[in-house]
Amino acid sequence: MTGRTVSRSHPGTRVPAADAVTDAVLTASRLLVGVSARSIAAVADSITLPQFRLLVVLSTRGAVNMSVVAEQLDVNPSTATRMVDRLIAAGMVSRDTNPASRREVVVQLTAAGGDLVGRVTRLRRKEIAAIVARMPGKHRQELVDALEAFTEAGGEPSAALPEGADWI
Amino acid sequence: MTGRTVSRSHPGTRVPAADAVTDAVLTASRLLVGVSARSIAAVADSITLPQFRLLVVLSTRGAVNMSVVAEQLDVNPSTATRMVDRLIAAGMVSRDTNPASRREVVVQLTAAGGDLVGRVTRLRRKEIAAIVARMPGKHRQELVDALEAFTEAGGEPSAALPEGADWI
DNA sequence: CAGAAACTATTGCACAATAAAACTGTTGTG
DNA sequence: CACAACAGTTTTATTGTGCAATAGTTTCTG
Repeated sequence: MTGRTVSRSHPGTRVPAADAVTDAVLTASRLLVGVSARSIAAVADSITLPQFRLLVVLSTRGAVNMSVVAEQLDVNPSTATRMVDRLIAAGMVSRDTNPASRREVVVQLTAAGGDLVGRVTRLRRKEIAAIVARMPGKHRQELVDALEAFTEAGGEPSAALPEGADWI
Repeated sequence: MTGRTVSRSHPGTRVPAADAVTDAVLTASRLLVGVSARSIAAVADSITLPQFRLLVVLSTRGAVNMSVVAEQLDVNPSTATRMVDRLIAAGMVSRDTNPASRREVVVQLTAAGGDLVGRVTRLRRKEIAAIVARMPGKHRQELVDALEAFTEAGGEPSAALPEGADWI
């Protein structure tokens, strides 16, 4: 499905460079998703992936209310409520009534929760750095430049998380 | 967490080039996961993501038995059984006893299932190609070279799918 | 200011995804 | 043939998910 040397998508339709780039991009993204998934699995075996995503949101945004949690995860508020229930039971987050507005709650990471996110993040960066370290040196700056051009073209500011991609 | 200009991971710890590359890689991978998730959502709104992963396995491997399905998806055999149940109800796959071994079954895509995978794949490639088309031309070959070096260093042959990454 | 409207979160209900364990039937092997 | 190994399903329990209804709280409006 993704042969590296392919340069035509359909017989008779010439798509010269773009197809090769697409192949390279898809292959690299598979590798990256694999790295991330393994980092999470290695560190957070008692937590599910959706739960980890919630922890990442709190790690990025700090103390927030349920609406923000649900919106950031792109799930129904009821789902967010119950995920928080379970993460409280696991000791990873806390939930308190917001003293400034009693209809809102404040959800935030506990020390254990922050620790977990930190461990996963460090491991993932370490694994990516290890791959980069195995690359021929001359390709490294090239990779930075090319990826920045790619990201730029994709129109995603590096701080914003495209929906569903925040755990990566 | 991932500012593009950051070049130190911890205060006092100098990690010159590798950290910049890691940032670039992580940012790009978020964009890519977003693209894939949107392509699936756009085409396959009646199918869930795990179900789509199952269809991709069948699309890649052809007719297989339940053990292979469960192994490729990295799920329990019982989970695979019920996912196939639902995909049969949706008309996307078929399941028959293997005539050569009556304790095995043969699961494969129906025409509708193959169609769905094809539509998602084409859309995703189109979206990536659109991003690439917005890149300055000189970066395109650079991107191919750099990503191939990166993938090579990651040790993933482009045909092999790291566990959990086959839907991407 | 009182009642209506809007907002925030939770609960009830239904179903999909998931794993572990028990179970059923099939195949292979001594 | 008896028994082990294998393939798949069913049972049981938990998590993730959305929709609809509900309960408080805050804000708006006449």
